[in-house]
Amino acid sequence: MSMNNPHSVPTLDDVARVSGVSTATVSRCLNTPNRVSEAARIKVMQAVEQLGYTPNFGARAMAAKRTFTIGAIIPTMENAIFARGLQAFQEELHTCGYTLLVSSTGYQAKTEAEQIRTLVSRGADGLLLIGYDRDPDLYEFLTRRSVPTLIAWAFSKTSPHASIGFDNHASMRMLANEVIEMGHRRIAMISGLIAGNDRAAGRLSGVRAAMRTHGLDGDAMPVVQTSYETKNGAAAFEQLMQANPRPTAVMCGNDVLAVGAMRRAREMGLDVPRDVSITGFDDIELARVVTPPLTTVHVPHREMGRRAAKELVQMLENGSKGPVIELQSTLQMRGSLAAPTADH
Amino acid sequence: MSMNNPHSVPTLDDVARVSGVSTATVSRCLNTPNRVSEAARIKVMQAVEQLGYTPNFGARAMAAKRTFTIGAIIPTMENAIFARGLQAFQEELHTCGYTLLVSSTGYQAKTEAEQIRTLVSRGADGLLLIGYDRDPDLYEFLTRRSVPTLIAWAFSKTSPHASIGFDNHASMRMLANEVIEMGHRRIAMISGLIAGNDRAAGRLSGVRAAMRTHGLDGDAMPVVQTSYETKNGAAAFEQLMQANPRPTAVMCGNDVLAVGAMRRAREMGLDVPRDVSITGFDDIELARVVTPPLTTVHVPHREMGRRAAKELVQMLENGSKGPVIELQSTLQMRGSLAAPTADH
DNA sequence: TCGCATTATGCAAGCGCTTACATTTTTTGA
DNA sequence: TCAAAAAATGTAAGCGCTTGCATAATGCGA
Repeated sequence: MSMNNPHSVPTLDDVARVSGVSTATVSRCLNTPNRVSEAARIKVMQAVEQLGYTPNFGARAMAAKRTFTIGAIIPTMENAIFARGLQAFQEELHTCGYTLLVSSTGYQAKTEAEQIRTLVSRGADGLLLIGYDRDPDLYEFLTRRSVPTLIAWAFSKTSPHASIGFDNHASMRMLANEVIEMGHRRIAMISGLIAGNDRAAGRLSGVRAAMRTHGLDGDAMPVVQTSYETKNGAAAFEQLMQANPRPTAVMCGNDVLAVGAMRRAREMGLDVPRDVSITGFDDIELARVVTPPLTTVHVPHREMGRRAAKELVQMLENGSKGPVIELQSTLQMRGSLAAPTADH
Repeated sequence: MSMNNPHSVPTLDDVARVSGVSTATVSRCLNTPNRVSEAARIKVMQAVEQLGYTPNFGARAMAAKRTFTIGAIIPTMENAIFARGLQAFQEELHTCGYTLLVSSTGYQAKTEAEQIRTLVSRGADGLLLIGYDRDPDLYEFLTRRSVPTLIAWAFSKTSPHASIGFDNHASMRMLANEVIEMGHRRIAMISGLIAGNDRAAGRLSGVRAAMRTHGLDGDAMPVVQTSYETKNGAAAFEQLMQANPRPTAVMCGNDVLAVGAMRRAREMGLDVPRDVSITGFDDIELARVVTPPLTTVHVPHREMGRRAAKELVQMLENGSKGPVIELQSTLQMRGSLAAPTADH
């Protein structure tokens, strides 16, 4: 029993005392109001109001063994790559009565492992993770703890894990095909860091595959790997343009890198797309804001987020195994890509 | 005691049993390892490892009445306005041993109220809030619950609340002074929504004040209020440019709006800054990526985040009242602002 | 060697909530 | 009108952890 000290935080006991019912009834009022008489409900709600009572989440989680919380672990919040999808995820979760807890890893596998444990120990009922690549121990841990987990932003038909996403390899290959068919032969790529990042790896291999299809030597393509920051995109672009002859098209692992490349091109006095074509991936807002607008791969982020939420909730409520869903990405042709000019 | 079922989640009891010590010792091993003999520590850690034990956060919070968690409630994660500052906040918190919980409100006061209650009921030891404007009941609630709260992104010397930020009014006024002294007389503004947003209000009043100082009628300035999205900035810009004569400078409440305005200017065949100057506020990455780069007010987001973390931690650990700190913003003059051309 | 100060450990009482089960009250149908 | 079914409420046993206090082990100086 909490004492009568008006300065201590009110508890369920206090509400029960004030409203003259048992703690069980108060609890039911809050969680399953239709199992309680209207009279009781009114008394209890009044007491709740009067006391300014807020349930203690930890206690509730411990007693109920449910938190109605979903955890999401994303590589970064710094740029907008995951923002839109996550927003949709959150909105859908909210309509299902769940709360979202987000944390980010800075693309560090070790940090991700920590965050997974943290979220689980905080009682997340389910988890959203980005991409497949991670230590099998983690998958085992999640299985042991029986925390339903859905993987997003990646798709592979051979995946043993529930997942929803698009085919990074095929998407980038599709874009590379366009680039090549437009006449580009000297193609370079600014890729995200491949290690532990299946999405980045897929995009790179997609470009190489398209080149091979067209009789070009994909393995000889100049590639700079760097983390997803505009300034890195800029630096990588400059480096790639040192080659002689210069590439006529620079394909980037995502829009952030591409925008960095465009900025540096401008600073170097190069005109896009006349002197060099540049492409991105993701189709975040940035892509339509730069001059010229960026040719990129449009990813249905919002749909992915929304469906991820639906599927995950279903997984926890039905105890089902979870689906493997492929979403379609589409090419977004804009001004930053054009046929190479004759004098190059 | 949890049963021997190897499929159930291991608890402290299990660790105690396996390592042959009491639960108290296990707990101390985990929380205050230097109060425990080396022998015990080794045995316990082995058991922890072997069992794959993770402490239950809810139980721990309930018993210890501390969570080492700080909550931050920001208006939006959609654009990058708060990203950099929050990142720094998080990093600093991490080095102090705290975890950050973020949630966003979509600029809805009601949602913010909910989120505050949610974070408190989740046991946040302290809170970071953006801006002053909110229902006094909320402040009272936080006081009653004695949750240390720091307000960021805003500064007012008369504030009764602990806060760290910059003077939105003065910053924008400074920028407006430049614009006017450059020769602009017909100035329009695309402002964020003022209601319940002291930062947006301060920026608008800053422009008006600068105009008055220069003998212009600030109240007559054409203003469109809209929420912070590029597409809204674009629409507002188009609307403002219908005026005859057209404004020679459009000042925007933040960079996101400004970038939208620039995009629409380009679409309308207007050259920036020859036909019209555009300015922003925040100096997020976007500002340097657009063409021409955006003149804006640079806000020391990272420093603000870092110091906010430090101060907040101090508040909870010393029980101190918390400071009121002003940070300096600086003008960032770039290509989007120039003197009006003669023919306008 | 002994006695006392230190250090290490254990015991057990909660922390605030949910929920199975038991009990009481109300409703229903004949 | 009354018994049985249904609805509402109460009782109390945990959920997994921390920590004040009591007890046991160890170290140290003389």
